[in-house]
Amino acid sequence: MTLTKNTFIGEYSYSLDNKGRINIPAKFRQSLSEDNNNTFVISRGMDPCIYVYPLIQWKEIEENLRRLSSLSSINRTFIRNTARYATPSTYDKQGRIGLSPDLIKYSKLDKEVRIIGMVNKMEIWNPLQLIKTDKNNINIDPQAYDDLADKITL
Amino acid sequence: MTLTKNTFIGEYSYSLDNKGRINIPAKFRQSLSEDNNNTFVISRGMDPCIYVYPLIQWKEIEENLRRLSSLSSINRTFIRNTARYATPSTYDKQGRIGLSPDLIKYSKLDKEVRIIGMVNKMEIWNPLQLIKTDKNNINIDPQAYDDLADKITL
DNA sequence: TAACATAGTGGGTAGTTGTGGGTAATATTT
DNA sequence: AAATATTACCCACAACTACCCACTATGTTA
Repeated sequence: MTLTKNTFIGEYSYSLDNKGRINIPAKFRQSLSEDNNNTFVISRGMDPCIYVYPLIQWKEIEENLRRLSSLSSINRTFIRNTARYATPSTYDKQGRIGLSPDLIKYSKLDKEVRIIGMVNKMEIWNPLQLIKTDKNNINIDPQAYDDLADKITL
Repeated sequence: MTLTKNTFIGEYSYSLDNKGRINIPAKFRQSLSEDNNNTFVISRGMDPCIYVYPLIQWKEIEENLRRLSSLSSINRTFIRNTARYATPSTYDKQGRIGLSPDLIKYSKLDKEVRIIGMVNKMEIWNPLQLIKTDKNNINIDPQAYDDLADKITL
């Protein structure tokens, strides 16, 4: 099962326990490289979900943020919004991470939870929110979507 | 007889066992290069069937997805739709891979199963669905088919 | 034709994975 | 400093999966 390191694909169902912990799919853990120190950086997603980056990937993002000039107001806003909600989190021996009440509230998580591999990161969703977002995306510009699909041979 | 590496042609009949496993045609396995680590990535097809990519082929797709910025909403949708249904699967000593209940449901697989070589990947079909799809394709736009013929020499 | 090899199918077993909860360590508040 | 809450660590169990062995059918070789 050796995929590219620090790469996540697939969709998995888990449950959020009453201590606010959630399991990271075993396949995702196996794909992590050693230099991640069993640590993720979790943050608010662009969609109503939680982003979970392996530490290594997050460091790349930090590098990119560092390069953005604070002269531009839009840059400042972007940096602020990206950095302020991010927290590092180490998973326990059973492979679970703890989510803060703030993040749970933001992503409207309930007991039933879906984790989606997004290649360089993972997303944690309330299945209901996911369905809602899927529905909205039907109204996406089909031309733009096809252009994208044309570039990638599936 | 091995043709080009990681290339699949032909049609084969197999049966899905009650553990959800299915055999990969021996010819296909022999055509795999070593760097695939006996691993495929299986996913939902564009038609009602299952796609099976050799790992190497999938990694190319992954590379393309990785280049898409998550700032754009349409990119996020595309990455999510492509990645969420994909799972890596290593075949066992008998040459079988396991299919998730979700994929079996999506492709409406029953016991009798057909595997089709699609050059860079393979497709797993319920023979009944295949017949149905073939019938629909009789009504394909002949103009579009001719346009295609211009691009390819048979 | 007998002996052998390869391919496909079925099923048992041991190890892994997901989940719940108890206890100890740490932090926070009073 | 004591009381309380929060977090981290550990153990236990059920469900599932990966791995292994066995049997059959077909094809190949001597």
